[in-house]
Amino acid sequence: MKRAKAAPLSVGKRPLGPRAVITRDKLLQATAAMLETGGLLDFKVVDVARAVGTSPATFYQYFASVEDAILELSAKIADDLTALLDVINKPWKGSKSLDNARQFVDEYFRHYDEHGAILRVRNLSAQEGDIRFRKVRNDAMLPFTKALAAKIEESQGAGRVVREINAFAGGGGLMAMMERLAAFRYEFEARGVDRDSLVETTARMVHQTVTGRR
Amino acid sequence: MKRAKAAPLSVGKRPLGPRAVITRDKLLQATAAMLETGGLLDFKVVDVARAVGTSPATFYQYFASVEDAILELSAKIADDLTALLDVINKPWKGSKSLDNARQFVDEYFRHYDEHGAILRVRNLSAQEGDIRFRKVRNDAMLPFTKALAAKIEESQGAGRVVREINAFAGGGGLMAMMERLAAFRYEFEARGVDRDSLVETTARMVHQTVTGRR
DNA sequence: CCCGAATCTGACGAAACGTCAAAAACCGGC
DNA sequence: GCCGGTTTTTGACGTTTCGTCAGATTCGGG
Repeated sequence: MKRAKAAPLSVGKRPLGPRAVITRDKLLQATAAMLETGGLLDFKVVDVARAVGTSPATFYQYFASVEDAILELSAKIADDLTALLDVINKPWKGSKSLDNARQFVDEYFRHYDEHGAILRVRNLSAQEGDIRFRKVRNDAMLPFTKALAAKIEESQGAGRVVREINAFAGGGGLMAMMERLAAFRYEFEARGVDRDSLVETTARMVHQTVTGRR
Repeated sequence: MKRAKAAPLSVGKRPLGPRAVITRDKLLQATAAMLETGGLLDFKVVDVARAVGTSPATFYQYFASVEDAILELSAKIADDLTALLDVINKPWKGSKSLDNARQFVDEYFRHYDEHGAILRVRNLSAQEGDIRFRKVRNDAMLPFTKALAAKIEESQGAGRVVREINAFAGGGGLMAMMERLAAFRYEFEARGVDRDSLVETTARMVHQTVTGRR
């Protein structure tokens, strides 16, 4: 996919007027919808344009490439995860800590249910090494990874978790597990593991790793 | 990406001759190489053909679509994981069990290092719901998920792991974690967590979940 | 060296890309 | 209601890739 040399001339220089903002937003929404419906390889700018009732040229007026549009979508949905930080940052003490873990996992699953289509493209692009997507992904994940790592260190300090575990890697591992299970949730359901059961199991694994307790 | 209605006429009916097999294989190899080099969205059949010194028509002679070629690559690399089953199926007793976990993780990381480009496309397509890719992925992952689940059940029987954990989901979660950490290994390295450290941490988490021991 | 089968590809119509200049829609002032 | 300028949209285009097919090329056996 060719990338444009520069941002479109008529836009980017001057800020967008109200009509333009609306059109641009519609295009973004349609792009998201398109990703949910069909595969990435079937993605066609023409379809997005048609869905909005406009022409392909309009799409390129606002986005230098399809990637750019998806990148922006990826950046936007990060806001939808703020609730997660609150859950982590509660004190994980006593019998409440398992509930925290449950809430944590449940909330992430919800996030993925809502934005899975975008997240999987974001992750693919990040894995492919695209630095912009890597950054967006890191910006989204790092706070949680770090927060979990901090909890793990705490537990290590209290002697409940072994020192051989690298706290940061541990936090990352938990995020990784959650993300992946959310992504393949339907595979588990096809084998009789329903959402609640998956959340419970995941929560227990998170809890165990973070607190060192059963 | 359009899919062909039927398999190519000249091939598929009669088995391929020796020359054809070689050409086909070269095309597969080139496809794999292409995926390692550039992003999925930049993938062009023309490039593959050029790399092999042949024409696009030849590619379509053997593959109904790009997906088909990647699907076949995905199916092939599953063989590269057989060593993993051996590791799981050793008895995870005593001080050796942690070593097993280490070997297990290390081997999977190697696998991902070798075939990451294909695996990430496979996983994307599976997540997008493509049934053929889902099947290939399941065929590759299920044996390990089940083997891990069996170990977890064993530990549950011995009272070392809580009953609230769904063994199958637990096994799946561990596979998920490993896969994801392998995929984003370089992100950890960028933050000072080297491969050994990541393996060690992951292994400990696997070990903990499977055996219920530290 | 000739023949039939296997393999390859040039050439093509269709579709999508990404660009640009010009058309259309809009808006405030008269 | 009309005008002039600005914002927004798009028709039209050259380019690239797709996927197909009929015919050309290569090959091996007789």
